[in-house]
Amino acid sequence: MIDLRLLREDPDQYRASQAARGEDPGLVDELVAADEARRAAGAQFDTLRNEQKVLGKQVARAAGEEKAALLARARELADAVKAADTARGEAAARADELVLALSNLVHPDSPRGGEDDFRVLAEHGTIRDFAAEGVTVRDHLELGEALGAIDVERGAKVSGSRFYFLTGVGALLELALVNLAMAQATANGLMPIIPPALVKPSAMEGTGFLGQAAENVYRLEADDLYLVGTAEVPLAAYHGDEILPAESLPRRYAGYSPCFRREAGTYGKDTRGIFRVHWFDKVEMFIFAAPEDAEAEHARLLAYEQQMLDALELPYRVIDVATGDLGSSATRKFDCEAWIPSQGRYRELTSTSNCTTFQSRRLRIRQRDADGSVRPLATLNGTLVAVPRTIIAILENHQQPDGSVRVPAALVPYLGREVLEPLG
RNA sequence: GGCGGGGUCGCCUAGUGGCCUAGGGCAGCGGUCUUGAAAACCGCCGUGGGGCAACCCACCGUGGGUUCAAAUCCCACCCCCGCCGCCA
Repeated sequence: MIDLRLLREDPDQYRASQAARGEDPGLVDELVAADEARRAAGAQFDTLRNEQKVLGKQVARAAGEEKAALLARARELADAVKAADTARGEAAARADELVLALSNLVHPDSPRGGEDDFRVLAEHGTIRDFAAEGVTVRDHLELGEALGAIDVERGAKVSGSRFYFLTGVGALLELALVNLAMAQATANGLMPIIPPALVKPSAMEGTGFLGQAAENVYRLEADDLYLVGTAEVPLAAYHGDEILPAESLPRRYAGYSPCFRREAGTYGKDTRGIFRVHWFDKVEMFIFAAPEDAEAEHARLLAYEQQMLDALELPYRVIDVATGDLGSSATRKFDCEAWIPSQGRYRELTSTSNCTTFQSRRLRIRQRDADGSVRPLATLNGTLVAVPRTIIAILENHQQPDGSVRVPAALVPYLGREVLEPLG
């Protein structure tokens, strides 16, 4: 939810922001009008209600004919109050609807434009020259099947397309990655959390996933619960309706959870293997911080993501995502894209967003400053490890001529082996 | 799932239709006193909205309803605690 005060002061920057996202700037004007209408309806109600209270006390004290007369007036007033209350409710609902529909302000440094207008910030690691090595590049599915690590056929048989089984070293690989990630997170001072993967509608709404992303969310009709698409949802909602002492900030968490995504509208896209799936496990970092610290915390999350990719010895680049591709909550987003040899291009592995106060307003999470005052705080999230895509990157980048896969040194203690060998 | 108890401004608690403008205690903050501390005493002490301000309005788990008037009465739901049943 955007800052209404800021919008009243300067609607132009919201119009510009909407335009930069490729969204409707006209929403801003509708909201300004609805906000004014709400204020007027509220004032009208307040006046009548006050009158009613005063009259009520007179009724309580009066008797006989005087009381009868006052009661007659009170009855009329009650109708007026009821009508004003209804009007106020309708005006508020309209304004609330619009304020929730507006996306966060975009960061001034975010590149303007759509999905392809990102800015490359850095490239790390070395892309192997497989041809020079005399290695025929196998893709992750071919490698994974040979290793007995990935089974998408049975995934489809049991659950449908875009489902998979991790088997043998594949299963161990997930556990090793998660353990490495959690160890790194803990060493960096983040609190490990295993959150619920089913949440109430309020948690989903609060994190902005029931807006433009609603199509990708699984809903359990019978219980009115949602399957989360990321641990960001329960982690953000963790402090919902709370007021956190400023001195307890920043609070940094790392949550390990399954993630469920309907992937509506992606038919025919990334259909091979486990790149785009309906369910996967992920370790997500989440930070509650003072708004003035948000950018520094964002840089911190990006650094943690890079630390992980460096540890896995993956070649990757960091991009500054363009305004049209930010989602509704983020003011700025950095993606780390790993090189995928079989595709000959970089693909998103991790992503970190600065949501400023957008989520905390919706979830009513605030900080109490030293002077006792209360204000919204900033929330930030970042992927530490998304299991299937990380497995893809490891298998493909560390494959060897005989179809075996070298295990990056940082992962060896968690996996208990240095090489993954194809089954006979 | 069944039965019972409960949800009040950080915590505890009073309040069963109208001086409730939600009272009291604890904790916290400021002050008086003190060499210092404690005690005592005095003051402040929820969130949101509106207003330059005095002040006004909303919120007593949530949503409806009854009434001139609801923390209080009625209905539904949610959550917590206990016991029973069922399942892990």
